Amino acid sequence: MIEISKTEFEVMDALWQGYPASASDIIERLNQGKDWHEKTVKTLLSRLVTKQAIDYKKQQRSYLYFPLVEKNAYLANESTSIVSRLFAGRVAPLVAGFANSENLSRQDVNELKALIDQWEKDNG
Amino acid sequence: MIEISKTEFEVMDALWQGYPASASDIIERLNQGKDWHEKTVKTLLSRLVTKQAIDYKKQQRSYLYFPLVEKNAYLANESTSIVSRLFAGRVAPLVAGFANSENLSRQDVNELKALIDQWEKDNG
DNA sequence: ATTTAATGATTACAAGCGTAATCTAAACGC
DNA sequence: GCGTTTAGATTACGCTTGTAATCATTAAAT
Repeated sequence: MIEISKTEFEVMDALWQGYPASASDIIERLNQGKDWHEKTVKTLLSRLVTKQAIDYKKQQRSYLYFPLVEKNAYLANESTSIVSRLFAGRVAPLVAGFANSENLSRQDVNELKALIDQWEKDNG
Repeated sequence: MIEISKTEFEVMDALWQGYPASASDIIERLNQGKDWHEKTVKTLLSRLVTKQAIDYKKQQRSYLYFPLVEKNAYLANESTSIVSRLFAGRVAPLVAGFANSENLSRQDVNELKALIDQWEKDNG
């Protein structure tokens, strides 16, 4: 899997919000939350192109970027690799830590129950 | 929170297995699974000391290292910050991704059910 | 006592990262 | 047509990381 750094991920996330998108679109979206210099964002876009995480089509003078990796696929991969590094591949201990740190919301619990039900329906 | 790199984490993990421990203890533990040069491990130990993730007591010529951060505390922090970066702070979507990628085991599901029960007992 | 081996300290060095500034070429304004 | 703005390309630069090698010191072996 492609290695995407933290800041690169934020750029990806802005792009995933809607694409194809121009550099200025991305910059605008990012500046809703943070305050990165335009040049910084463009550097990150270039690096993502090099990494083949995104690509672009020329539209006259400027580029229209689009992701080569879907967000869900990326997140699934990342989660797996993190949980495997930190928790020997098992997700329950991670959730347990969340529960202990009061980081589990009612909504989380409801969703967890729902997906457990589904899992049990699918698997024995 | 202290920033610990991937390789540094593996050294921490070896140390968490039992401490205080000498450099050679750590090296030996690590070489059960991987094959790092002795010098590499010592560099990582030094860096962890600098970062104040671990400390040591001199024992004659060599050092006995011990962690300054407990494993559970570290994992809880890491999990929180990762889930916050990738999933807007909510853990259920991460577990959902696991379920979709067939990465959820029967054991995980059992543990999840247990901790949800507990959570519901504690919270309304 | 002198060589040798082991330990930690210091140094190395390229790749990746965060954060831009400068360069270059094309388009737009007048 | 010519200066000015703008887009992307190239360059910058210090810090971290992965992966050690070398240096200095002390302990052990002979």
